Amino acid sequence: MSNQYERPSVTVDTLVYTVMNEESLNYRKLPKKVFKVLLIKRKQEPYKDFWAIPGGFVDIDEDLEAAAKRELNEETNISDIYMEQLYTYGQVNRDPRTRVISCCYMSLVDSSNLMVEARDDAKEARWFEIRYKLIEEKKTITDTGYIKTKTYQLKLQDINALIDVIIEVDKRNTTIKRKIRESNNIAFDHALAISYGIERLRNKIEYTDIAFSLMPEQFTLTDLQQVYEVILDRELLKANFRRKVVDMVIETNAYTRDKGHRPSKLYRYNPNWIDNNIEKRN
Amino acid sequence: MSNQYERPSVTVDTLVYTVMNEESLNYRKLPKKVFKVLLIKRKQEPYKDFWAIPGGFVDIDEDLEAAAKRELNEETNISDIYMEQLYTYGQVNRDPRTRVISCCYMSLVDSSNLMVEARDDAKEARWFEIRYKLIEEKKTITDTGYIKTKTYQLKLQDINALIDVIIEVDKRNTTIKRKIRESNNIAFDHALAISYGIERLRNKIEYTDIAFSLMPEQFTLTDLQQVYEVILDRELLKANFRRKVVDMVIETNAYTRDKGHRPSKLYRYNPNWIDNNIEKRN
DNA sequence: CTAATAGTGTCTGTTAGACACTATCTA
DNA sequence: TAGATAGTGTCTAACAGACACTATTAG
Repeated sequence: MSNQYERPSVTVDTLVYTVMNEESLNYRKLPKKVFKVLLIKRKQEPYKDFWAIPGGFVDIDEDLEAAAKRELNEETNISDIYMEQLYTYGQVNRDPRTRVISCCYMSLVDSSNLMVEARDDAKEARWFEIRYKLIEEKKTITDTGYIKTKTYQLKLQDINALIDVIIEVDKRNTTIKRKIRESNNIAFDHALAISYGIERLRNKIEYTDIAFSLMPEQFTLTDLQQVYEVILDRELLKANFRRKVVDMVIETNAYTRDKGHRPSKLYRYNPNWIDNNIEKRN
Repeated sequence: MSNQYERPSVTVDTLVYTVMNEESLNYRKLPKKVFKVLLIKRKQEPYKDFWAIPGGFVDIDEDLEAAAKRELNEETNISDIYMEQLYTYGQVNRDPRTRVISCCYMSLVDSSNLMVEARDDAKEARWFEIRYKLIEEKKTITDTGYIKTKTYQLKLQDINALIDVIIEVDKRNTTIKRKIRESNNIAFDHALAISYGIERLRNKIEYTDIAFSLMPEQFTLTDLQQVYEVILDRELLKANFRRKVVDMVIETNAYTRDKGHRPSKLYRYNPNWIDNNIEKRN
């Protein structure tokens, strides 16, 4: 056993995403939805005053997910949310002072249900609007295969970052690497994690019920569609969208009470949709 | 900073899967394919003489994936393979002696290209045939949602294990936990990782080119189909399968030279299939 | 001829996408 | 009435699944 050897430190960091309503100008118009991520301003070196994903060191007698939840609660006052493990970042020099391996979690919260508040190691805790777009695609042929580079632009309100997602195909083997080309004001390699989390979310929203973690107890189908649209960053056709989600929701008797247009039926999540699907398949 | 605090140890472990040909009895019949995982017999406590996923401690100045590759090479003599990060296991008591966090990788190798050999911390390195099946499904309704338990049986040749995959749905939140019910002769929580790796592989084989990491340079479409079948544990229809993979392969002029039946055309991987697909979509 | 594997053509039902239409509310 | 949102019907092209058929080899 290498108990005597020098050990790396282990941290957990948690990406928290949400979708919020923007203030509406016209009382007849529905509010626009915006996709956001929660960051904290670091109180301490390294990266003092940079924005970072909330997180911290794992206690020696604490499970990883428990540590992620504790740190998130300590720094931002959020608790009791959906959480899944995203990726473990362990590059030797990702922390300038010492070797730190970071196990990164991703979580989704219902924006109507939030009480964010900076605490502990955080000077400030704040939601940043996300824009994430493919802006460049390059392909280089090599002797054995090719290298493809996709560059994504990650914009966090006033902060800007460029992420290169490099795909190397070497005969039968595919290697995917992610690198940061530029990420002003974002601490460590956290821009990488933010972009990877968005891609995981965009991917999972297509074939799972993960989006419902972003919804309140009751919602309209238009709300739900707008959440899909803002995450996928493209418009969907109403009739097709409704056909797609009809099995995942249950009608209620309630309606919205907006003024100036037809009221909309409220729905809630149908936790049995998978079973219904399986029954249909047989 | 908590440099003074007690730190966990960090290990990397690598799941290596392959598909091998079984010895054929009849010279006219094609060999059967079997799905296998590589395990080592532990030389040291804890879990001395149990079977384990190859792996070991991360050096302080070594990247995680580099450590995984080094440990795999040291213990089994395998090098230069496809590898992706699977999951990080960090339960407090997963190692009976001290706190160990294990970052687990998964890799796929071409069976015709193997030189496995036990070295270092390994008494023995051996391929185990895998059987992985859903054997029980239970659903319990709770006040706020339900809890669903799927039990999978993981059989590794002479070794037997039961894995419970527990899905808890609580209103809007879905929690998935994996627990080992029984895993004789398998070290640590490694049975969990083996089962999770199989699920990841079954999932990715449907919509990526990951299967080609298991193939030699040249192969027949029947070979390829049998690899899919043995991983997915179900039979596929030939005509449909061929339609599905046609864009992922390139014809060669070569043919098999078996006796007693029609020769089969040999193909190789087409590294451009994604681009072709995208072009088709526009 | 038989036994074995290789390879193709086509029908069917489901789904994704596009689009056009109808309905309901307030001022 | 206009302007806003809610909600539905239907056409088409693509695709997955099932199945039946033809082709080539050795003995």
